[in-house]
Parts: sequence; structure tokens; C-alpha cells
Amino acid sequence: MKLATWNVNSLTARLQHVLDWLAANPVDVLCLQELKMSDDKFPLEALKDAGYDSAVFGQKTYNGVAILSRAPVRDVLKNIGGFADDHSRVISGTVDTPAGALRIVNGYFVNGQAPDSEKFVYKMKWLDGLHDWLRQELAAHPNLVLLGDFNVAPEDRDSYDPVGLAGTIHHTPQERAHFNALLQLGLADSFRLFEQPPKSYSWWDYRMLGYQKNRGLRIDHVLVSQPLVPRVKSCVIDRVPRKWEKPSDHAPVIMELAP
DNA sequence: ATGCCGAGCTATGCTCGA
Repeated sequence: MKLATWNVNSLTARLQHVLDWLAANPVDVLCLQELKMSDDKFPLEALKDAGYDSAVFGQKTYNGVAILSRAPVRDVLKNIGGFADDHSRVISGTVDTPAGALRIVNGYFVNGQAPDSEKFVYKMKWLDGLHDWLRQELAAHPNLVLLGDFNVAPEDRDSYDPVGLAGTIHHTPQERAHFNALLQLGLADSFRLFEQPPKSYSWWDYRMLGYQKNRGLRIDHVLVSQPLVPRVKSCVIDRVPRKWEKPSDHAPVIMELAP
């Protein structure tokens, strides 16, 4: 089965791209971030017509996440357990597969703006909350996928300019320590289970011809729990929709799980 | 140092993203 994550930067603006992409890439699960719409605006019917049920945690203007799935999604949970948050950033759910129940945690991680900002303080607290909650979630759900827009470039090779951008947002040691703490829980970065092309990124700035110059960051990730690692067949970034007219600034990341 | 782009809002310039 295939699972994908895509920050669409407004589902209102990008619905047709999502439908076109799903028609060409009929994944089993697609996790979306930055819906930028309230639940009542979510295009449930259009996605149902495309073959997907949706679990939605929307928010007007900012944030908002959804799990689209060909199979029903059960036991849906919104936000991080035990962490009060005004933002709609995390939605979790379980899908039943031939190989057993699969827990999916879809996150739109805090951006953090700059290391000396209040938003960065919020990012650190949010990541602490996520980590503590995930430890329990992993105990309860051995087959777990954590995917989404992490807003962290985990290593220097995940940035187009690791030297010039050292210490700036997405590149700070604090953010990378939080990413590594997630790995320490027993999660693996599925993208790095395989040899990958150098300069592989999932986000490119709209400005200054970022995509055309491949000035990007790899900040969208698919992490899998240890029992799933032997079942991961591939993880690829699909840059095709980044070339479409009026694209999201993020590209989808697709992970394939056996059987 | 800032805007460079793009989206949303009750807007006609601002905030935010990354």
C-alpha cells in the first residue's frame, strides 16, 4: 500500500491539483496539511467521488489537516493528547490493512519563524508535547506512521545552503535535536532507508526562482515505527505537481509499504 | 536590511508562511 503526505498551502486553491494528482497517483492514504479552511468548507463530496473518505481537522485561514483514505479511517483523534493547542495541526486515525491495523499520525508542525521569536518557543513546546505523547502512542499502536510537514531539515544534506543557513529556522540544533528525539523513540526516516538522489528537497520558496534553481529544503517526512521498517519498499518525492501552474510550494512524498 | 511569491481576509494593505 502507498501513503503520501502533501502540504497543499490552501485546499481551496489546490483542490484541482489534489484531484489531478490522485487520479495519476491512486495512493491508499493521502495526508494533507495547510488546508486553510474550516470543516464546513472541506470538499468531502468531490473527494468521495474520487474514491476517498476523509477525516478532517480544519481551521479558518491557517493550519488544518486531513487524512484521505480509500479504506475507512477509525478512532480519529485531533491534536496532540495532553497538549492544549489553539491550532489545528495534528489528526490521527487507524486504517485496517491485510497486514493489520496501521495507525497514522498526520502533522503540520510549527514553523517557528526565527530562533529568537515567541513562535520558536511555541515550536519547542509543541515538539516536546508531540514527543511525550508519541511515546505512549507507539506503545499503544506498534504499527505507526508519523508523516507530514515537519518544518525541520534534519541534516545538512536536507538543505540547499546548510552553511549560509546554519542556525536559521529549520536548521537549528534545537530543531534537529527534536527530530532526532523522534528517531530515538524508534521511528525511522523512510526516505533515508534508501539511496536517494543528492539535493532531494520537498519544499522550494516561491520567490527568487527557488524551484527553478533547486534552492529547497527537505522538510516533509514519513517516519515509520520499527515493526514497519522491514516492510518499507520505497520513499520518493514527487516533484511533478511543483511544476504545475499555481503550485503549492511543497511536493508530495510517497512511501510504499509491503504487501 | 528588505522584498522577492502566494494565500487569506472584510481587505483594497496587512499577516503569515519557510
